[in-house]
Amino acid sequence: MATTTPNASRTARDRARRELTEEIKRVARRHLAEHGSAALSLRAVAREVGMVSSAVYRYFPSRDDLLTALIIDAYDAVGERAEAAESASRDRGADARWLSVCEAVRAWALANPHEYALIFGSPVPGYAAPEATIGPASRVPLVLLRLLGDGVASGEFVAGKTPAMSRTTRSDFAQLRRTAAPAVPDAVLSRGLSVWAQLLGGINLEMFGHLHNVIRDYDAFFTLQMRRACEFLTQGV
Amino acid sequence: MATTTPNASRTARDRARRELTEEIKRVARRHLAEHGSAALSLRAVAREVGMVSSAVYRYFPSRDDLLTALIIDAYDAVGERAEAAESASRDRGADARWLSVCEAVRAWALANPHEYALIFGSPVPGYAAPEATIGPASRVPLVLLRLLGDGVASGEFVAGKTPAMSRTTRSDFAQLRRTAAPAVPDAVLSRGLSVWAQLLGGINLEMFGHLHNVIRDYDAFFTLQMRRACEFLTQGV
DNA sequence: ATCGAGGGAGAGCACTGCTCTCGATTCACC
DNA sequence: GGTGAATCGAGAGCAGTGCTCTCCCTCGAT
Repeated sequence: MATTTPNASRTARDRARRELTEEIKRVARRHLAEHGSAALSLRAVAREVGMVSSAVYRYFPSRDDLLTALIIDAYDAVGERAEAAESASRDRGADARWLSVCEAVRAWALANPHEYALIFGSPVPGYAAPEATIGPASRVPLVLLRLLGDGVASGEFVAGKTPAMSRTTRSDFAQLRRTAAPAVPDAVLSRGLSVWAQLLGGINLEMFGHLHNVIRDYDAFFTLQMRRACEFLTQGV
Repeated sequence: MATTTPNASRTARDRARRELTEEIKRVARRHLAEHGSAALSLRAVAREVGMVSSAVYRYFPSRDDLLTALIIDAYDAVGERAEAAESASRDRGADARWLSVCEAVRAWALANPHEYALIFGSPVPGYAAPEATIGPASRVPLVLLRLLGDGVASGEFVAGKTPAMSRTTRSDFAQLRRTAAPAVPDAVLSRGLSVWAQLLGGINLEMFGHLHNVIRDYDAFFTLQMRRACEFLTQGV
């Protein structure tokens, strides 16, 4: 049984498979970036890769699976940017680091609108996020939660008054604390989620055209909003 | 010229046209609600209405135009709910009224997830919002801006310190003030947009599954977040 | 009464996702 | 080495899509 694939990753077949899988993904990613997710055609990708459509099904069992692979890549891409922004600003204050992660997320979104829409816009219809996405999907939130912990530890993030909350919510926060943000009080956790929502909400408003004819200088507006949000986050003011 | 259609809305033909247009939209809306926007098939709608697909093109020049009609309806639906919530809470404080509008928006979103995704999720690919949508799309924001004005007038919303902002942003705010929110200072306008972003961001997080395994009691969490947001909005704290 | 516009039906085009079958190649084991 | 099984590409085909074009009937303004 174990001997049926003794050195699976070394055979020429396996290498070819790996490379072709990557090639398909690369072309698909380009199609996605250029025309959006709904226009992503398995046949068109196949044509460009130089195979017939049915052959692609040897690599991805369905169009949705191909899309899932791209979703994972997209999550990993933002995650990487966020992590890079975090470590690049390691010598600055916790609020500045949080801000820099937010800016990084927005920058990535602006540079990859369709990928952003794929993961933070409406999910493609009838598509339920499979298990495999939750890891990559948590990378950005984990960075922010870690920063929350840092800020609390350094005394930069003050709890302020704790808002009244239900038992369930309190226990949700407790579990979140246990999982990813030790010692972060409920009040800070709550404000952190607020700012996270505001970040994505703000990017959505901007990218999906809801600020058209309202805001002209998106960069300045975003920075203004996020500066204020970080003030609120750290001080509760 | 004017005599070519002397009583256009009275002829049987015209009535039939109006009714059929509505019937198509009704069926399409149901399909949208049940299977999502990408699964909205003009042919399937036609079948159910009892015509052949080509006949539908007499009423809607393309699938996108049918979708646009549904988008307008969706905007009008949330707009109506928001307006109703606003006038139902007319005797309460400005913050409570703002909160009640937010709750109304979320309630509508939960009841009509696909419609919500259609207007506040990622726009359907290759689809640019046509002029006709901007009126209905502004109904909710206008309600909130009006409440901002009320709150400022009654002294419930205090400006607090005005954050530093660029000239462009200042002039964007000035125009917004001129258009829809007279006498609302920049600081309050800015916080209003923050909370608007947070509202939509929060609903998105919830509806698109980003809080899965994090939050269990969505209702309680939303209320907590929005209460806090409204506090921030009114007091700047 | 007439004649043109409106509107439904049908065929057809180019495309999609996906399945199945059929050879050819490649790999693992003896 | 040779051999049998797994792998994989190609092709045909099915059911569905959006959209166009042509045909023809019916309604209504003149």
